[in-house]
Amino acid sequence: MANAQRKILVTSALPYANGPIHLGHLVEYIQTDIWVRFQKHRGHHCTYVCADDAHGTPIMLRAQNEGITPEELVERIGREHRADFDAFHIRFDNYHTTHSEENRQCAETIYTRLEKTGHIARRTIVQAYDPKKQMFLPDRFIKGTCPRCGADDQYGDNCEKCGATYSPTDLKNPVSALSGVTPIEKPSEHYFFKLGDFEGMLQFWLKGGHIQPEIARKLDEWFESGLQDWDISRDAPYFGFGIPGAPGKFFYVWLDAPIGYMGSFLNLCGKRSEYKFEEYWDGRSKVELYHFIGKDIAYFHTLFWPAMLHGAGYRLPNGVFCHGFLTVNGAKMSKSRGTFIMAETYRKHLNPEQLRYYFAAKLGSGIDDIDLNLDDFQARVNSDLVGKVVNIASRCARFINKNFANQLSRTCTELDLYQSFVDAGAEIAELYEKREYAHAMRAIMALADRANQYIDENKPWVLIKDEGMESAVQDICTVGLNLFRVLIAYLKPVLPITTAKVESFFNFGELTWHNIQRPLVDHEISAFEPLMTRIDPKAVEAMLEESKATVAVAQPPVTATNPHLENFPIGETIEFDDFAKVDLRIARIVKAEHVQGADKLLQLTLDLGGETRNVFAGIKSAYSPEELEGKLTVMVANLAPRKMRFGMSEGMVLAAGPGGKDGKQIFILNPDEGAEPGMKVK
RNA sequence: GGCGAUGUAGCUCAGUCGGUUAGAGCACCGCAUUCAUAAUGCGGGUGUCGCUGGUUCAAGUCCAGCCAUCGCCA
Repeated sequence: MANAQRKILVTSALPYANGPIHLGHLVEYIQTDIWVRFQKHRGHHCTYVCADDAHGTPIMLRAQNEGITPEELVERIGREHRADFDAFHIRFDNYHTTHSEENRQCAETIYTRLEKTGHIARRTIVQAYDPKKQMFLPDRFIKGTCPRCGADDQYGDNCEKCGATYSPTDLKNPVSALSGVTPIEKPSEHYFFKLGDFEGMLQFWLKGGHIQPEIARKLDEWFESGLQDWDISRDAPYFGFGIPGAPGKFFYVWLDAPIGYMGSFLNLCGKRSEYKFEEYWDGRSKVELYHFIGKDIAYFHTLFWPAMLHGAGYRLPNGVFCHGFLTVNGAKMSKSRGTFIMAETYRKHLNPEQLRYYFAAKLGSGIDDIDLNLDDFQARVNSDLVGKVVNIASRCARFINKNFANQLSRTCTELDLYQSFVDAGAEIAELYEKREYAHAMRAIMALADRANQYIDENKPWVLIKDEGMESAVQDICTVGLNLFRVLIAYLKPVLPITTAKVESFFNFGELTWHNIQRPLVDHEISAFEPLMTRIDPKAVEAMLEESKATVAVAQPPVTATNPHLENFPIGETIEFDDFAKVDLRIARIVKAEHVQGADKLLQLTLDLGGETRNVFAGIKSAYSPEELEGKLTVMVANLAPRKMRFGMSEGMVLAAGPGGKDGKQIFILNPDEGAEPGMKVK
């Protein structure tokens, strides 16, 4: 496997040019980058391309909000993305944008070929249209009342209260999230990709072991429910590519996004003559092609994308590798907890290589979510990298530097031990290849333990005090440093910067997987310098604090104005007497529990300063029972009791926000310090 | 609501085809050590394998139901 040089093309999913890179994104880029660096390290010809995903309505609207052109917006965000990737040592061979001539050319070619071979259908469909903004509204830009359960303020495609899925035209009382006006229904001709034409070919391809078993099971579901035509056109105004021969029609952003892999590669071909587009993309290509993606976009990459490629006469991917999502401290990244961490915020406070290591230590080949537990992160990095690995060099190097004028011994006195480290490389390589990084890291750390044991057994710090034992000390430290050198070679895909420092320490050029076969002896090294420091808990704290502060700024709403007033205009004026009828009281949440069989409800026991109330509150999506218990809040104390499916609810707690599953979107009210249960709110 | 994934030590995770006394790292405790960036070595306790039932000579592993967490429903 190691001998024949492979030609490989690798991609990561294209980040959307609408916002900054956060730690969730980085899981994928770090996973991919490690794999690519590993392949290069092994001597293969591996090329890593990516691009910004620049098209679509959200980008068009955000540019409008900022008073700039979409091109300017995309250019600026692209610059930010590149800076973040660079800081995390994500080394693309080419990073482009989907808003490019190369991508237009690829998209048009694919579309034209599909059109010619009869895989494009045209149908007129009726869609919601904003007469004020004069544009069709994507589902998520329409809000209204759920036709099934009657919940207000739901998005146009599904209800977050009852989970119903529907089309935006089914919504009751729909309003445009952009202008606040009621959308009208308007017909328009749309272009569809006939995915069903490719069912046989897809089934065959998917059986070829190109995707993970978990995803394959998911796909079976989709096949069972039948492959539907895919709507690939959008009407003007739209930021994207016009469809050839169809004035006023644009390619849907998700059509030209994966094509962006090709577009970026074509751009690379223009810069480097060794790359030939046909060699990589032709139907008969022998080059290996792998896509790393998040499991949320598996549908696009395992059905639409291979079908499009095949229909247009291009080659198919050898693998589509899905990974899970990132949680922080065991929960979805949360803006209020400060765990919605931008790449830029992390790198201001902490060392990017340490995050690379931690992700590597958690990543396997499956699609499970991985957790960034910040306490575990510190313990793991400090112990593994600083305490075990880097320490090996530190405890040997001083002797060589001080006592032996930087000279390593003439021979390696522990060839068997050294050879066992070299031999372990085969298994470690296999683990990297299979994307079992967590296993690989464990295997490397087991070697680090052995290296430390060796030094401990031989105690150079004792021998150095004995006259005549100098050469033994030199031998022991030479062995220790050589073992360290092998470890760093194995960690090189994960720790490129540390590796570069180690390479210069050894004065022996670049470490590769192959030039560690023989130990380094009779050689002059440089003075040792600290390679990595422990994580300062204060830096982690500071990062969380800054995340809380910056998130609001970093995530401006996409909608034209603050939507809250538009969705819920200020109500009709009331008299004081009307208000006084509502008896609001401070209440302490003494108990909060899950309700069996209820998706949204928590059962709260509220103390009103003597009297207790049982209240069901629809706040499960935003709060866990543990975090509520003990808190003070505000309740309507004189609300008529109401029988619910799960029991009697005796009042209600006050909360703001639209609800929904996407992060914390419900906020209960907290009285200021000093309030006591039972106090009247007036 | 339908479907799927996950649930193993305080934390993060392994656990192959059902097979002996359920494992690793970190944390923790004791001892040793002091070359090293508060690092290292040796030894050690730690489990209702989410719950309930079933299949089996044997279940963390297979099956059913339930609970919890997460995701998907294009």
